[in-house]
Amino acid sequence: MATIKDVAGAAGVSVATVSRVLNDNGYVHEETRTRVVAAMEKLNYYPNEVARSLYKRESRLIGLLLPDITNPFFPQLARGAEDELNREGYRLIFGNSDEELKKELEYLQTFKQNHVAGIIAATNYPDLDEYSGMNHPVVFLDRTPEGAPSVSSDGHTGGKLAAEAIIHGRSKRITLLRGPAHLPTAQDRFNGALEVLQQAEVDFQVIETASFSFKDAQSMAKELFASYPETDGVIASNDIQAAAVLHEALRRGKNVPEDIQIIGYDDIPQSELLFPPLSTIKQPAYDMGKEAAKLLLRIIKKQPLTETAIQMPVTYIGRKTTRKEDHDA
Amino acid sequence: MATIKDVAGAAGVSVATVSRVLNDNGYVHEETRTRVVAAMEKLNYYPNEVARSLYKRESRLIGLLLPDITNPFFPQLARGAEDELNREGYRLIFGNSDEELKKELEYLQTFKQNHVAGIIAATNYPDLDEYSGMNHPVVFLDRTPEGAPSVSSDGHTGGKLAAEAIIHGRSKRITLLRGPAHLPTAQDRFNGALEVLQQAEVDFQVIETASFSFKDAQSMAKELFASYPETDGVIASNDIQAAAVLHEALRRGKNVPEDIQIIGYDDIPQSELLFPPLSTIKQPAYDMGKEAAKLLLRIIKKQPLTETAIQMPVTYIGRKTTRKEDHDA
DNA sequence: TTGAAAGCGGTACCAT
DNA sequence: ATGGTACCGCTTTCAA
Repeated sequence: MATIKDVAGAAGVSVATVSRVLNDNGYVHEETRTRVVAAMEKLNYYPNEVARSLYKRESRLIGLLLPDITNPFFPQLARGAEDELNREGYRLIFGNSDEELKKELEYLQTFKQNHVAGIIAATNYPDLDEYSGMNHPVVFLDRTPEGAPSVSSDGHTGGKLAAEAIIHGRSKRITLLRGPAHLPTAQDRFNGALEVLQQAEVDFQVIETASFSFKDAQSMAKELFASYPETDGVIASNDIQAAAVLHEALRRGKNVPEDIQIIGYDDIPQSELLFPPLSTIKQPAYDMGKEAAKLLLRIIKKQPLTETAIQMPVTYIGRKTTRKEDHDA
Repeated sequence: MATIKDVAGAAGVSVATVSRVLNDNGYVHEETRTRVVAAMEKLNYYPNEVARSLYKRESRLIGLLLPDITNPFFPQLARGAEDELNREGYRLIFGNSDEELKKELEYLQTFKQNHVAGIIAATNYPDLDEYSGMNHPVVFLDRTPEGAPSVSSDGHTGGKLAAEAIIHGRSKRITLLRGPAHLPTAQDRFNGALEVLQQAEVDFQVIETASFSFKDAQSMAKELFASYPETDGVIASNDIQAAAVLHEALRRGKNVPEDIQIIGYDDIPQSELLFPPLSTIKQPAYDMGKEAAKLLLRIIKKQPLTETAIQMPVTYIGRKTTRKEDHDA
């Protein structure tokens, strides 16, 4: 692998000059530049990022911390961030925390040790000392710690939209699924929905759910119909849960949405492929990743920030598991 | 951030000694070690990986190149690789190629520039000069270039299993979906299925499919039933396609699996959540990622290799979109 | 406009 | 058992 020295030798100049043409700064005679460029091409030279990072104390790497890429919501986020970051020549060091503090700390350590230019973190522990004492800029995803840069979506409104859709579709005995208690993001949507339900003239009950995993969702769905067989509307905490409920409803011979309406949350790609296609609240995952990247980039470049806590809008996607409002009598 | 010099100063020793305790090699007096360790803790010291990588000409980073993490098959692969790699202290630089040569080359460049310890690549271009001339070890995923280390699954057998399942379920007019022509992996399963179909006493036709995208799968499904309304068995090229077909069949009021059997390929996590749950051929994605990581690790550590082209087994997962064989008359 | 040289933070060889 | 130091490849003063 050719080094800057090799190029300097081949071009008959010093490494300082090569560095200048490389970074396009300082004075360098046009003719010299040409010679150097020719030498670089001849030797197929490209700069060693590691050496660069060492001197600059900053790499072109961005740390991306996610709970679990296997959860269909996150790949989109990751892509949004990646695509935006790539435009500026940054790359991702990527890690899954599984919501475990230990893994999260290990990755933060790795990020520091590799001198990342910045960090995007979807974490349950935004208040860690490791974040506040971090020398690298951090943008939080799905969490909005006081004063810290963050990108999230409007969960409260999302929850309201979900509940309204179910109510407009005239369900009268509604089950509201409360997501994991330790996820503020799940509680926001829960509270939004709760608010609407309380003001409406409907019966409803709440089921606590421990996790978003497929397995748990499946047993939750069975339990739901066992405990509340008369339920005619379900507001799920995410699309996975909704899919499990839909699945169980169909298995019990119910017609959807005639006998029971179901609404999810997130709008993961496969929601459209369910049968019937799932009505849901869309979080703009890709755009959230993109916005987080943009915000981080601005911080890295020390550009002025207009807003530091970005909240993305959420939309109701009416597909086939909710009834149309205008069918109303 | 504390450096090795700071630690040396605080412990009253030279940097050489600190380096020795850091790497646990060379002689160092027990008492000295204690002092150094104390100093490290007091200063909250951790070594700068960038400096290390520069000297060693090798980082603790592994490049992972995937077509698109948004495709549900890949997150599992990534997790398998990550989990295994983490056990040995390696981290991932991660990139999506979108099957575009340009992006792939850019990432390979990045990997080299960051002195990755190795690369795991799911690529359509395994024969690139960039790979053969690569100084870093590479393990290919889903491709088996002659002589190169690789991990794949047995697509031919997978295709056969799929066709056999459909035939055992007594479908007589079968539609076989041929996946994208440029994906050898799709062609393997296609050929396996074709072989079985040709030897069975059934009618069948083949539909060419351009891509694995949701959108394309949906229009393909409509076209399928328009062209071959009498189809009573569909062998899809992956689970996304199968979901689209299932969806369309249900929309047309067909009973699954009574009127029509459908089998997918891959066994992505959400296949189980479809209704009816999708029968499919499982590729052990997580384990494939894990095996790729193990193989790469062995190469990195220059351990002897027993096999260099690992092929993982594939299994038939009978759920509810295929009929049981023993219902046979 | 160009070059010499001092680092960036580690590792490892060579002395002692 | 420990220390001095050259070096990894690049950037950036400082002089010329």
